[in-house]
Amino acid sequence: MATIFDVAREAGVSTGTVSRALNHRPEVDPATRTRVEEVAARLGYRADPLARGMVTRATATVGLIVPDVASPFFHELARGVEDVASAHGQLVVLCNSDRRLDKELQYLAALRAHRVGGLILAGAPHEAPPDGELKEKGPPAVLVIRRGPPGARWPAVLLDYAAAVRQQVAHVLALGHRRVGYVNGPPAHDNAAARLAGYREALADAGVGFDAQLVAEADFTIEGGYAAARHLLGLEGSDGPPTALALANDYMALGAMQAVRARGLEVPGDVSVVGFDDFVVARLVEPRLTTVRVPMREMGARAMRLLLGEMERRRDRVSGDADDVGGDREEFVPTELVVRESAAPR
Amino acid sequence: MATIFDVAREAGVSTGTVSRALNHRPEVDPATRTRVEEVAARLGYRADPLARGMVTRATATVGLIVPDVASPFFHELARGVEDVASAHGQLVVLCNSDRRLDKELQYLAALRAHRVGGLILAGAPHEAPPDGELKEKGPPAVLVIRRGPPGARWPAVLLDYAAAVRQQVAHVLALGHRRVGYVNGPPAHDNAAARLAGYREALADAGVGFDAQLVAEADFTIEGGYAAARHLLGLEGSDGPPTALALANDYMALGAMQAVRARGLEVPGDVSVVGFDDFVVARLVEPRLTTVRVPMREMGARAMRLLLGEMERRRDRVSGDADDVGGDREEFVPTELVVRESAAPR
DNA sequence: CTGAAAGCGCTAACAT
DNA sequence: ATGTTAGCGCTTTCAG
Repeated sequence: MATIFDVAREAGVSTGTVSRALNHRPEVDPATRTRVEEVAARLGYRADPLARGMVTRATATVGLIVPDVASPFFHELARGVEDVASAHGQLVVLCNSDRRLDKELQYLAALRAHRVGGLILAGAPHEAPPDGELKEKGPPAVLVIRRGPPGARWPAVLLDYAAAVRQQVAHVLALGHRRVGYVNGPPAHDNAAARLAGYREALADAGVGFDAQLVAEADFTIEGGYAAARHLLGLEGSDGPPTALALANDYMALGAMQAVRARGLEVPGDVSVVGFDDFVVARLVEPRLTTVRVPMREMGARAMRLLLGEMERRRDRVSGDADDVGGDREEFVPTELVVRESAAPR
Repeated sequence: MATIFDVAREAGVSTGTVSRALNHRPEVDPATRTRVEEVAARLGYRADPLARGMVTRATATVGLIVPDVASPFFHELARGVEDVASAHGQLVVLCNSDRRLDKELQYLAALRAHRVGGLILAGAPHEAPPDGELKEKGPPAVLVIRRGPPGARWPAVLLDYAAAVRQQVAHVLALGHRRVGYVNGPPAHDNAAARLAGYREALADAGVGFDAQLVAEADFTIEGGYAAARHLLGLEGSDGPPTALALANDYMALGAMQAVRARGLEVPGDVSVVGFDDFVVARLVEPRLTTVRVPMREMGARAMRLLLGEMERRRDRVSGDADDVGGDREEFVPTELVVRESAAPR
């Protein structure tokens, strides 16, 4: 491999000049610059990332921490991140935290030691990280579907869960359903409250009263969805069981469909079902699942672009320490209702 | 961050000694070693990966190239790789080749420049890489479901497709079916020939004659599976259509199930269907799909372990250049038949 | 068994 | 505008 030294000799200049020329520093003479570029190209010179990293304290690499790449949500995100990263010459280091704080912290340390130029953290660990764990002198970071400690505001790519659920529930309401059950995720989950709020908003928009009996909670699994739906479908009393079920993810919706059938009823003939996320299975089952699409890949791409911006800003701020202006960028990405056949007019 | 210099001063030795002690070199005095270790621990010293990489020409990082992490196959593999990598203090850099040789080559160059200590390449690009592209002075590499150029033998984790398909087809044969259709992947695909061979072997084992009419090809998609199954189901003539269908992946099996229904028939009542891969959807559809499980996560883990071995060997071979003994390790992982409800006795 | 010192390849001050 | 030079933090000869 040719080194900067070879280029310098061949071009008849010093290594300093080669460095400046190749790093697009404005002060180099145009003639020198082209000469250096030519020589570099001829020699196939590529700056050694490690050597450069040693002095700049950063490499062309970003760390991506997700709870689990093997989950349908996060591998799409990873793809989105990697796509724009590679388009910008950045390598991405993949880490699975399993939502465990200790693993996350460990990765953070390793990533920092390896001098990644940036960090994308998706999905919060179950325990909250000690305040400022990231803040201190680390590389720029952006969060995805996760917020930093209140106060310290991190750039983030977020989902407006309330709006998304509202969209989901409004769909069956528009179809004429009045008794709409909602199966939320575990109450402790980050966005359970926002989801419930969205459900209530949709109801209010349609002038339908809220009935606490119609709300259940489950753990995002098929079995959980099955049990919750079974419970809701068994509701008795003056108002009777729901004619439509909205669930906090597609797996639970699949469980709900099974529960409907187990009762001898049909989807969507007797009960409409609407999911959330638009996992691949949604269009593979029969009937195909009407759901709300969460654009994970797009979110990954957005996160990476945001990060690139932060990284650039950090570089520029080398001396002109212009005090983090224009900070706290939080981007909300829109969800999309995907109408298929699992929900029909009342 | 404490540097090796701090440790040296604090322990009253030279940096050379600290380096040797911390790298478990045999020649250091036991007393010196423990003292150095204590000081290092107290100072929270961690060797800088880049600085070390500059001199050893390798970092504690491995590159993983897959066609696409977002596909059900490869994100499981990635998880397996990452699990054992992190257990061994290695970071993994994720790359998506999209099966394009140019992208793969580009990643290879970047990874090499970043001094990854090893490489895992899964799934071949459509075009074959120029011979020896990897060979030359690169870090150790292991292949997964992919073979190197003939001659040069790479360590690899492979699947015996013939055996797996034989297992798949034998299942319906054992169920009493005699007319078994097989939908293969595209003929150009790496293992199409092996799969077909497996199909024929199963037939031969059961004393059933081979009928070329019963074999179709499709592109691994639902639609492809649908079309191929539709064709097979429409077969006329003395022997009639198949009563069972085996397909080269689960998506095509889903399509086949739809094709059966489109004909007014039932699965498995009228036609049995067996898939391949055991994607998550296999147990989510109705009836649940009987299929052959390909242990991708396990394969990823195996690949990483294999690679770790190669990396260690490479380090040891620093001076005692003992000519690559014990090379060409190819490991075949077993598949497993997962019996569910989509295939029933004739 | 240990110390001294020479780099690994590059960037960034500091001169000029 | 460009050359010189001092590191960045570590490993590894080479001496002793």
